[in-house]
Amino acid sequence: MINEFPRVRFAPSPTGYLHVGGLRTALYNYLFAKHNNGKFILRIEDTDRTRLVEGAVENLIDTLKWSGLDYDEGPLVGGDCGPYIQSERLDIYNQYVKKLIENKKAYYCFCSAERLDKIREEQQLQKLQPKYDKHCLQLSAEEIEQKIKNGESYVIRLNVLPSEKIHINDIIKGDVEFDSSVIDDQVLLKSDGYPTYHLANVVDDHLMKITHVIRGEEWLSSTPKHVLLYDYFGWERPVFAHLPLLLNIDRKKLSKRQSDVAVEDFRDKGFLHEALVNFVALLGWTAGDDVEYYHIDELINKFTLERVNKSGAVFDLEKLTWLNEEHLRKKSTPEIVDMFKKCYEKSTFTNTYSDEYFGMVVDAMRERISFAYEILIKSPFFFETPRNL
RNA sequence: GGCGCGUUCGUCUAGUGGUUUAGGACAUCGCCCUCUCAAGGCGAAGAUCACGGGUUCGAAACCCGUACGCGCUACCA
Repeated sequence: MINEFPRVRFAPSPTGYLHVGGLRTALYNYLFAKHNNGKFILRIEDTDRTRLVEGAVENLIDTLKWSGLDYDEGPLVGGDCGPYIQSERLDIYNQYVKKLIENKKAYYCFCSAERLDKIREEQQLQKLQPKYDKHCLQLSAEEIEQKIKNGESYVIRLNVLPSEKIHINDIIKGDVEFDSSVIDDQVLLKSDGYPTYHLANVVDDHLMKITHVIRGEEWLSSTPKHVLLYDYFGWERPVFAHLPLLLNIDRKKLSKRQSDVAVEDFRDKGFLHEALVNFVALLGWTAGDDVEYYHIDELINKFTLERVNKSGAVFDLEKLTWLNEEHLRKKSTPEIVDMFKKCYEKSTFTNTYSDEYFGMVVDAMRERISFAYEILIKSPFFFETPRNL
């Protein structure tokens, strides 16, 4: 148990659907919060206006709800640290960026995309790491004022000091050290006035009193930028925990090209949320005993970040299917009847039957199916009118 | 290319220096049960612990190197 009550967050980008990797991230945050009597917060990171998808936020919330991961604070339910949608917090980011500029921790940059592309190209040609050359750092206050007055578009960049060591102590990955010379002067505020992930994330995590940042491993490389921001603001860093990635059967990052990755795909294929959650919990975590069938309460009870693995895990559909069978069999007959009736209504069968009849069918078939709809496939004879021989 | 992370049966994993002839689960195969198919029970096969060096009386476990994989290297998250 952690001393103070932790506050954690799941911060997805509304780009269409909830990815199973995202579900696992959300789950681990949820389990950690519940295990330690903390709060689980949902925050929508919609700062990339070019990738916005209509209805994605609603879909995300619905899918999370279907999965059984109720959040304590966030869109719709509210909370003391709102708003929980980043596009509604623009003035907040501006305010904090101003402080950074005043303290020379950030600066205006008026460079064009063409110039940026050009220096990047040259650096790559010389096999150097592509980095911004701090060209605009030299600009005087008057020059900056004049350019802004002229309506030139600009971004705000993080002013990274060269050659200092940045240590990160990650609960899962352990001690990781970066040299600041490999860190680019990251754009914090884009020319459209929206913040980048790096700025918005740090400001919000601080303002929302997030104690533990539990997120995917793809963020580990940018964590030094975040740590720098915490230091520049004079804020206490949260505890970091970077989760290993979910992989395809070929050990590449789980992608839509090869398999279903959207939680809603699994839901639509008849997987039970209990099974999906149970399965995804086991992708990178074990209690250390040999238990593999879990109810959500048992997961909450046993989950600790210290027992999360370091290496990526392949998403194995066969094992998920087995867990679905296990969870399906734990359901009562009326519950399976309800599920099955929905499948039956969508089928080509037209006869009507009583719940008692469906109950008999379910009881006859429950040991023989992985999904409720399989009754239709494996035993269609229950629903066909017998013909005289 | 640079930086970072990782590497135990096909897959998910146990393992924190001696109890390990490396344990469990899914999948596979066999047997039992059984009018059938399942479920269930029992069992088999499957990992020279990526590779090479060290440290140690002893290493899957600790250290170094190599290989391979993955991630990041955007005014995307």
